[in-house]
Amino acid sequence: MNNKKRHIIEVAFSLFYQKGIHAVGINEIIKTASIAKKTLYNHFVSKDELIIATLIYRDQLELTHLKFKLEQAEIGKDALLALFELLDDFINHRDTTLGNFRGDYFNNSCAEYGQSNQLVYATCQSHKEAIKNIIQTHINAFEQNPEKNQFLVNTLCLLKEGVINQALVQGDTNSALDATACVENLLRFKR
Amino acid sequence: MNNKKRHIIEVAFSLFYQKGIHAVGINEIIKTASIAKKTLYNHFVSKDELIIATLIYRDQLELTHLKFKLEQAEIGKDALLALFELLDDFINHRDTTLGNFRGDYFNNSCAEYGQSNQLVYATCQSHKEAIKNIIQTHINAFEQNPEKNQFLVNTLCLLKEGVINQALVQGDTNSALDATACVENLLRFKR
DNA sequence: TTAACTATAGACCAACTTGTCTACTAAGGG
DNA sequence: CCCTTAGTAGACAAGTTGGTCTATAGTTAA
Repeated sequence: MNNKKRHIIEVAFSLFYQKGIHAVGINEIIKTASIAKKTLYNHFVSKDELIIATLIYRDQLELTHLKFKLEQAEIGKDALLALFELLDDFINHRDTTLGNFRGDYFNNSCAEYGQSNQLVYATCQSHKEAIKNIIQTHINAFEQNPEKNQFLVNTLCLLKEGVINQALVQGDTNSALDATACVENLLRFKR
Repeated sequence: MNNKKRHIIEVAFSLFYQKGIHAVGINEIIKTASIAKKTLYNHFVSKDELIIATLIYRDQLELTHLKFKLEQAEIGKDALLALFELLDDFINHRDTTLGNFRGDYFNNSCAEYGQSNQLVYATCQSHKEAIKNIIQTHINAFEQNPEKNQFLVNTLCLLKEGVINQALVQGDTNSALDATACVENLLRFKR
């Protein structure tokens, strides 16, 4: 990946994430990135392509970061708690890798486009699926009963989604801790 | 409230909700509503004012509907389960009052505007607060321990938020049922 | 009847949108 | 040294945006 191209993607992501995609124009992106318009259109055929590129960029960043954090914990329950620790750090701006918290970029993008941009939708969906799979892996480490296993996966995904939204809309900076309490409760007899 | 004004709000809400606020222009609204542009600007000084009006409209619609549903259940645990039943109906298009499911209008609006429109943000926040208060009331009916009480309120709010987002982004039509299972689990010993 | 009000249709404006294109410059390799 | 590549600056086109304004028509109440 070209340095220039990556720079454009990073600047575009940052603006899209903070202000919303529709609210940010090409002109603002090139001005912020200090590049010529032609340079942008040399790397991306359209704004739509750039949007998808930012989604893929963020997908990789978040997954890499998440995997790194989880590897530092024991597989299973501890790793699941580490996930919510990570969310807590993200929400309370203690995590420089993920940048200033403004909700989940994928949720926000879906909210903005809905069914009217299928590619955006599909990219967001696959990101969520990847995270779900990670959660699944760690639950597999201690819960063999298929029904309970499924129940835990679904519930933890719900809580994770809830945490981010509660923090964004309600400004609830404790939401990850609330979820942690709930997760500990759910896993109490499983250690 | 004027009939015409209400009609404009309903049409605008419907379009905003389905396509996103930025994606819908004034011209599309007046065309869909079959009104003249002057009529719209006779009732609202700006698009921003119309946006806020749709948020207030939806806030009242959802709260009225929710209160009506909960009144048909026993105060306490049953009412809380009824809340998630309502979400399930909403997500699976079995509830004509709330219209075609496209996530939570307030979440979507916040996702689209973020901190760049304080009035939108505040309106969304107060809507969420109102729902939280309803949940609080019903938990008060059976849980006197302040800590446990608070824990239940927070967790149920998280689950509620999670359900809507999981359904929107992941297309998970069972998310409300998953949450119901979790809520039943949490309240099992409290009946 | 007349006056006041509210509606309609749509021209119009200024600003902004995405995207193209020209003209020019700097760097690097054969 | 020249040629290619990748960059810059920014004018420009075509369309859309929110919002204003004029001209006209229908309704209602004094």
